[in-house]
Amino acid sequence: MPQLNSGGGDDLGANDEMIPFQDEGDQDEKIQENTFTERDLADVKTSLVNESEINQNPNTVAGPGAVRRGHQDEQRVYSDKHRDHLDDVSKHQDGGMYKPSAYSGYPFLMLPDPYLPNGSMSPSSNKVSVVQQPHGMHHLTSLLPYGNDHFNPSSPHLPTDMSQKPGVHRHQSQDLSGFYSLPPGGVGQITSSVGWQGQPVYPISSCPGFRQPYPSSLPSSSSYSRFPPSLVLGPSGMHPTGIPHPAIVPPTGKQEHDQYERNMYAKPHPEPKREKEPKKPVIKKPLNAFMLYMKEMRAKVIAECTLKESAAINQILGRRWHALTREEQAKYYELARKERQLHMQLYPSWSARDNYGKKKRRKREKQQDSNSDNSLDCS
DNA sequence: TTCCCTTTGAAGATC
DNA sequence: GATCTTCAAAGGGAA
Repeated sequence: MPQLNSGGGDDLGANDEMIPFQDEGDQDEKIQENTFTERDLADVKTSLVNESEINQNPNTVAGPGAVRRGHQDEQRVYSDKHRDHLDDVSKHQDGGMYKPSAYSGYPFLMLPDPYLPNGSMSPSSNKVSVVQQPHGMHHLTSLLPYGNDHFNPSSPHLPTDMSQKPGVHRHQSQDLSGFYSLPPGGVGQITSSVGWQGQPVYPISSCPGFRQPYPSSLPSSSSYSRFPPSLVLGPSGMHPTGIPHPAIVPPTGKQEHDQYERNMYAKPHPEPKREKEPKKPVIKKPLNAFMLYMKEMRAKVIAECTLKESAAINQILGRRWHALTREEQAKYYELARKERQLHMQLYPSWSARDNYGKKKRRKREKQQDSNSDNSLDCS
């Protein structure tokens, strides 16, 4: 179990494999970033438009498969780079260099760090919880719904057999209620100007190649939260009982999920008809760093580029993600770590395996189909 | 109506 | 231990 890593390392990446990060240097990275962002949209659009053309040309480097492989290679390099970075971050935390701006208003004070021996508090946890930054309120609010004592593991919304799983051992929070008390000041900072879930907060522009360099500090706009603003109103805005965890969704499709989100606070208790349904609610995986980043930046990219297709947007976001500085990325890694910690505490018996098989078509099948097609084209 | 696309990262599965 | 597979979000587009 990775969570049980000993040796003081956190889950941000194993430190045992230190492939030297090809330190193009942050300067180079930044220099490339401008060029990068300017070409983002053009590249994406070009790749989309020329996709079929590219597929037919085996000599073209930018084919989808090549792109994917390239990203994977890059990913590995980056992953190591980030591990390196995280070490740096850890080293600098005490020195005050790394004071994550992302965690102001973070509702979970003194979250015990399971990645440290004896459940001791990690320095980052401590600082993250207490430091308040001017530009802060941020995506931390994405954790807010976790911060609800309705989501304790004994909640009736949880599958009853979760604790039956052998081999899954997760420690319980000592006092989850302490984490769930939402400081009104923290969440109340979200202004009405903050866009929510895809609503543009920037003037629509034609996005001529992303001329704006990616801001070094996280913007205060965009959708910081995984959950509607109504969820971040603090205790007064919450139903006292039965509010399901946002990670819990009905076992069916997306539309139902959306409706579920809309009603989740209006109807904390399932209707009698639902009682007949034996289906257990699905507890979703906690979001990783990149997912958190995407949630936050998606609206901005949409506004800048007037793109709507998530595939294209995600390509841009992937590039921007790599263009982020280590410090900027560290914010999201730390946030993701908190998410996982909280998720672990809320659902000690949950396993990612629980959601395996939810997708209709296995990626493997598709890749095999694709390979067979490619073999025809390339042979 | 359902699934695909596309991204990165985490975690489980497999060898 | 290394590698592979699946899922997490998002929403337009295709089937």
